[in-house]
Amino acid sequence: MNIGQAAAQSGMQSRTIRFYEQEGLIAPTRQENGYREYTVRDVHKLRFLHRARSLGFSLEECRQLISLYEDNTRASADVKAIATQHLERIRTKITELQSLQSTMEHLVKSCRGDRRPDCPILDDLSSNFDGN
Amino acid sequence: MNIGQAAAQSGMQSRTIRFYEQEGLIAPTRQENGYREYTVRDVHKLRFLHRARSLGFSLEECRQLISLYEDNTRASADVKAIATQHLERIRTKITELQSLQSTMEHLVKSCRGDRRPDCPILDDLSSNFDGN
DNA sequence: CTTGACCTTCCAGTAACTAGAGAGTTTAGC
DNA sequence: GCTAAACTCTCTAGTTACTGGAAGGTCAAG
Repeated sequence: MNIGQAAAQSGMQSRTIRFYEQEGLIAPTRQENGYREYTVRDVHKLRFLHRARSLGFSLEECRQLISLYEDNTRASADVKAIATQHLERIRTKITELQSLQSTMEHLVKSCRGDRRPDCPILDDLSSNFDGN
Repeated sequence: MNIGQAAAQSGMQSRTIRFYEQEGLIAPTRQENGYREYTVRDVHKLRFLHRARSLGFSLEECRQLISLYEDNTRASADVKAIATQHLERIRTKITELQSLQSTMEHLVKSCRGDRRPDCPILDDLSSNFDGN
């Protein structure tokens, strides 16, 4: 099938698929007219990529996951390691954002938000504590 | 003072400061030898930027905040609006990441992580549910 | 035979830096 | 006075994961 159909069946845009090819994640054959030819197996890989990306795996991780996916002698421990690492990053990010959230909530609450110029938010931003 | 000292006093790298200048966020004067000349006021602005960035404001938002910072007739409501919007984005991001976290936790837990090839994580990634 | 949909490649832009090349300037020590 | 280190300058390119546009080739329908 052509790229448009592969896109429709995988839920990606044609452009994204071409980009993934450029990044070495898929390698469709070519038809006589130069058009890319996708098999059902290619579409499976594209869906795999789509799902992995939606779970926040980086393209580099996707590369590793795809190669494990295609390796029948893989150890599930290798897959689990990548997923665990990713989960750890998610947890770290959440913690950071929560800390940010409470700081921002405090700042937003403390600002009256009227027509006067005095503003605790700007005061915080321009404060020169040494701990910076 | 030179850029190196401004960097030390603001907690940024010289390169970052040059980048911010290129982006129009600061405009130091030049010495006779072509070196950038930073005033104490410039350093304050750099610290302002540093703090705002550490709170996750985008450079575009920093631009707006700086301009409000320097506008003595500003309304604190304008600052609060930017901060509130930012807070809303943080909240959304946290929710997304938490959903991701629970999915990933489920997947990681379900995988034995041994030397055998069967792996629920890869099964999930390669599953073809229509909802994709 | 033309129109429109589809496909191709290549180049540029996004956000916020970071790294490196290659060159000029200043300062400290001998 | 000289040299070496440290500092500064500009310019270019790389990072991540795409997205958009330009310019052009191909294909099916009417």
